[in-house]
Amino acid sequence: MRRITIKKGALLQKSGELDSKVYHVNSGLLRSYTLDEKGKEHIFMFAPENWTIGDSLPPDVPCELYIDALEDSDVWVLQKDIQREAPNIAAFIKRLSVLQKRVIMLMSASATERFEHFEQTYPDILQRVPQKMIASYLGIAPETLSKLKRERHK
Amino acid sequence: MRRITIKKGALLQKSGELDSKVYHVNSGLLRSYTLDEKGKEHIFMFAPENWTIGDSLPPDVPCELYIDALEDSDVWVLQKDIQREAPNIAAFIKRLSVLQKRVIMLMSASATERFEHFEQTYPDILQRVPQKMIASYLGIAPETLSKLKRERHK
DNA sequence: CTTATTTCTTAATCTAAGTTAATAGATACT
DNA sequence: AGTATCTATTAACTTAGATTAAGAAATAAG
Repeated sequence: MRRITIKKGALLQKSGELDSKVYHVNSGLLRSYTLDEKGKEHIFMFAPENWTIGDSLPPDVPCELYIDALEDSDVWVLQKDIQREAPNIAAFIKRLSVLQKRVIMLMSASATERFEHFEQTYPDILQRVPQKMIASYLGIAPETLSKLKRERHK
Repeated sequence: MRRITIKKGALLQKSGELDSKVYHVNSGLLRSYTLDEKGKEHIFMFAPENWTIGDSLPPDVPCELYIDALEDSDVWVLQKDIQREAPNIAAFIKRLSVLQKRVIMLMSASATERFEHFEQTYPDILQRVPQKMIASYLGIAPETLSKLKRERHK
């Protein structure tokens, strides 16, 4: 658990890196964000004083987010495996990582992309619930999902 | 930690209730969802076998989600305060609850509603970062945010 | 102070997705 | 089997928000 200071604009973590950390902000302001295929930024979270920010993923998985400083900041750097010692933490990390991916999807992907991601990630659920519920989960109208499926197989 | 069986269609939890539980699905399929002002359903999560589902909120706060069974199911009911015994769990619950609200916002609120919610929830951050970053966080174009602000104060 | 870079606003299109409505398939119900 | 309810499809129309582009404000930098 190191304490570091970083200047405005400095990058703490790049998407794709391993051994990502969790940062607790003592003073200043950090943010995390993703870049989509077109290079567009999507801000995932702001972390002002007393907030914690980090990829909600196990440390052995390449991270999804960039983290940088929007102001000169003073932060604690927390190693993820330390946190993991507590029981049941893995379950919380899993729930967080599912929600993190969901937010990124909702912010940066089109209806078609969200549907295709769902098909690949939860093929089982696709079979078990009515299509209008899939649409509701994806945040689109059932009519739109119907249209997407037709247009795709043409 | 009770074990219960529920029939397809049965409701386990209503939005607004206190002392919400966490459910671990042994068999069957549960889902959680919200209702917006127009009565429209927004599915937050599906929970098939071996998934855990529940409002990511402390048990003393009224819950936001409805939870019901999409298939006959066999589930463990977990009391939240038991989980809370572990250290640092409160921090995880906080991060989960922020993400849960974020997903609900992205799925069910218009750009204007998302902005107004942000203004009320993070007035501090509003002052500290450029507007285009607020737009990026909200999932809208900076031009749209500019337009919304103008149209509102008319 | 002056120039350069970044941020914000405005307006004119354009498009993805919502809404409405009507029809057809499925499932369930008696 | 026959009616009712729920689910999926299709098409016409509407709309929220994206995109593009240009100019104005503001901030930073020499």
